[in-house]
Amino acid sequence: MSQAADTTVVQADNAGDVPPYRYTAAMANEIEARWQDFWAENGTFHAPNPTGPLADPGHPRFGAEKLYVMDMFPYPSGSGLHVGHPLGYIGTDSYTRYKRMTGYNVLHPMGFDAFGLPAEQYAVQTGTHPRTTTEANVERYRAQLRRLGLAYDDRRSFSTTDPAFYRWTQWIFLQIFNSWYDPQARTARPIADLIAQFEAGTRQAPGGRPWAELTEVERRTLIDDHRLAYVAEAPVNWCPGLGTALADAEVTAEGRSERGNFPVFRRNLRQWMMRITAYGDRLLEDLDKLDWPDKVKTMQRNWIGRSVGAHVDFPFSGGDIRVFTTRPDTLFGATYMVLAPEHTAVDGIVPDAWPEGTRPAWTGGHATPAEAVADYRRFAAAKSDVERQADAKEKTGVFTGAYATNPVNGAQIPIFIADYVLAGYGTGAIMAVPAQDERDFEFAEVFDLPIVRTVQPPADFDGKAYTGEGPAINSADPESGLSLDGLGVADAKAKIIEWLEENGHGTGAVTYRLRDWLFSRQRYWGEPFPIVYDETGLPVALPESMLPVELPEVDDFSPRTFDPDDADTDPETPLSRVQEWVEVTLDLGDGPKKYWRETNTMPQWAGSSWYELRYLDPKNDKALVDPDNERYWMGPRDANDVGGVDLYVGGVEHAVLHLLYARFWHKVLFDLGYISSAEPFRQLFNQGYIQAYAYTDARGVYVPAEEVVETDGRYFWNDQEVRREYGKMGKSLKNVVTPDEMCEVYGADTFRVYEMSMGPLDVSRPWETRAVVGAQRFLQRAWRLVVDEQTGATRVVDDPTDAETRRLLHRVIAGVREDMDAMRFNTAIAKLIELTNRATTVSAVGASREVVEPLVLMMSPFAPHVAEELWHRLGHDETVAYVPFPQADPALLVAASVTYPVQVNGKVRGRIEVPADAPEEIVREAALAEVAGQLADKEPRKVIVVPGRMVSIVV
RNA sequence: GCGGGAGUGGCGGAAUGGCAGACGCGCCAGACUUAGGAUCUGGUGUCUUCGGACGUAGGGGUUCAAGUCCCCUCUCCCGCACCA
Repeated sequence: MSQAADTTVVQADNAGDVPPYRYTAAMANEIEARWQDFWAENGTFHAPNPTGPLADPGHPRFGAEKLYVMDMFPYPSGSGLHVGHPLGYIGTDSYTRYKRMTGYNVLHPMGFDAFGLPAEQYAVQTGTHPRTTTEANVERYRAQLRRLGLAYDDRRSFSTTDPAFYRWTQWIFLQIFNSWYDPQARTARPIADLIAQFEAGTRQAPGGRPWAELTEVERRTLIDDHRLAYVAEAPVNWCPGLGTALADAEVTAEGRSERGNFPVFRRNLRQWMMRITAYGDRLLEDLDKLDWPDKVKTMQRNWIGRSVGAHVDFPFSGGDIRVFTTRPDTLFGATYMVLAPEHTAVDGIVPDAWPEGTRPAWTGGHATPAEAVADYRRFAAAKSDVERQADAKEKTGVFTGAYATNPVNGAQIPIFIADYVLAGYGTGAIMAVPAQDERDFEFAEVFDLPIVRTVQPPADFDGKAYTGEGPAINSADPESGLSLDGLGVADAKAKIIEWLEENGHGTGAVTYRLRDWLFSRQRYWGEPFPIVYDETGLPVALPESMLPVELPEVDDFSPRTFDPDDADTDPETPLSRVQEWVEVTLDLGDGPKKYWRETNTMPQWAGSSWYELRYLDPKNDKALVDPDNERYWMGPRDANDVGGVDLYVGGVEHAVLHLLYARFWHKVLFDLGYISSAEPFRQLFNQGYIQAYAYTDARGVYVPAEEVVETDGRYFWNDQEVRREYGKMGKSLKNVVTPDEMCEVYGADTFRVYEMSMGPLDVSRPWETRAVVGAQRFLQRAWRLVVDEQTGATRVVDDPTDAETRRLLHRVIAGVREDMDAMRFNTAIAKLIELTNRATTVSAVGASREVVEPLVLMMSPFAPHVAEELWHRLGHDETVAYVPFPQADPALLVAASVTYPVQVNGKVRGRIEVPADAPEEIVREAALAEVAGQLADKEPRKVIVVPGRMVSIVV
């Protein structure tokens, strides 16, 4: 047998003798367009605000309990949506439609993350302005989403590229720029407070010079160094061949650009940074208060990477080398030191010649330390990240020729450089304690370095490095009297830190893996910074009145490119070439002066870092959001609540960056008093992905998936066998199925029901076009309950339904409510199908209104168009959107009689039917009588009656 | 390597410790049909001597009762990956 394989789109309707009023795709399309118009014309899904232009005291939900549900907004790509994209949108749409019917004032908006690279690249290639491309793509997305019947409040939609939107992105940047973080108060504060502290002398400038003696430039530099947004030299992936810095993700493992395959150089460039590290602790702590998947919380915790330990200074002939360690308690076991090859101190410590008695194995075979170091640095720099990982087990390094002093016991310990120490973490230098650290142990084995245990391992410990708990040993210095011996790890840490601090050798310290956020890009299609530079070269914030700083028109959207191998080049941004825009004369308080605009633009993350706030008050041109509106939609519910969006749905791929940046900005705005919620997203839900099969021929070339035919478990395309693989849906894989095709062939409601019924929302699953027909059959049966397929007449009857169907109805109502509240849409739909099938079988002439009306209402979150149509045909004039969701009659949830399975020794041996209210004794007797034959002469040892469930007899 | 999650029919998936496989696809049979890739009805875990036996990755345990709880093993997926 042959059948069309999974992604084949077949024509579901047949031209033949289809009854004229059947619920076909054509019928669905007509109904859907009509109700979409109705909703748009009537503003059905407008959500009223407490105040401002979107307030509406006449709205049925004005002042009702609120629910704010948000989807991660899409980047409107040129290829449009495929069937996987709207999965989450349909989920939140179904959920919010349900919640609206249960009385909530629901806010469910949608916007577009419209700045981004693809439009710019397209612009570079074709000369089409990115705005043109972006707007066309947004329009296409809007049309696709509208066709799915998604109930957004269209007044609240925006693109991050709208000047009216990015005006506020720039405004937030100014707030951040004009703030500093006060670690004592654990809050962001206006930069004016800091200036006041310096002026008053309550805060000292570094070096102790009085504020009054500092020059204007010195003052500004000092202040700028405290700002939450600041300019700094930062290492970036500089790609001269492309003329731009690249994100890590855009660089291949071989250290070349993904696009163009040009060399990429790690280089320090002046960049805008965001001081997100100041918020490390709070970003970490507040995770505990969020209703987020543990997986995402764990990823953020790892990303922040907080470690507690100490900074310790190791003196050498030319000064100190500072290390960070989480195990200061093992200081007596530090038998050597390692610096990262790139560590800036290396050059200063290398002596002219190898010290007396240097082991040959330590020199790498070089005549002088300088040669050995230079050679090892070349070796380390040449390694790609992938090679580094692969080589992680084999430790390499070289002796620098220098020794440092272990401050606790005065021991002279050799200093190595090795690539297992990373320049970017901690201080880029470590004290090596081979007895208590696996990596150090491996290195010590290779270079034959001493290993001194300072924690007593258990008697049965046969390993190498011991990283567990135990009493300190070998940790005393008779000269200074310092001894940790006998102390547990925690106590030893506390004692040694105290000693280090008292003796000036170090201090307790906390470090983070989290780095400050590189915030500038050498691109055109992004938000311009609201920053100019004056003659000093220092940045000056533009006043709020000059916002938005709009993107100027340019002739060429691409940055200047260079010789791909010339690392010593500097980026030239597209905006820097618009001289008449860059050079401006402004009056910023000192009279008209010449200034130069910042020509970098913001990264794509900027708009998405705060958009949840703008939906609340999108028309407000006085503030980014009115406090009353923010408090109503996002404010904390009680003293322990951090507030935020009630439900945020999106893919787990944004687990770290987007969600961390958004939390950071939100906290700054919270600290500065603009909003009442301390977190942007109270609850996070990661939807699964819709995946698809793709097929390759013998050459490994993808063939159109929809033309592949399955025969007996093998796959063929044009009679040649092809290989099946499973993964993403994508143009290049030739396996894309679009929602538009689904709407055309089945209708939007069928598509929605199918996507919601195919499994729990958080589980990824394969797309199977073949299976969509199941959802269509369900809707057709439901339709047939109301509409006569031959005449189009409404055939529902007013007689009450039978008792059994009624009980089913109420069980379904109760079950669907439970499922909807828990977002178990697949099981809710299963129950609706069951009810529909039951109603179909018991209603030869016409289904009872008693059953059909609640069914239609319960269907409406999933299949809103056909539900509206049926509701209308049932004689109602209003939209179903605000009709109360059916409620179960508790009296009907208990059956009149109960069938108990009777188990004997765990096996079902019979069934009894007893009245639901039968006392346990009656159930027991009936059960024993039922299985009397099985029991024969054996005496039951135990009889367990689980009320309403079953009887279990043990013999 | 470390951390987390998951393994249930041919497929997607259901099952507060209480009758495993709801619901859907597919498949089989029937009805209506010139026709069926439409629709409707019924059936569909495996084996079976037709009594029943077996069955939730594999093995062990707790329990009257285990897909569910505990221990071990295997496989797959995800995250992190020399973070001091």
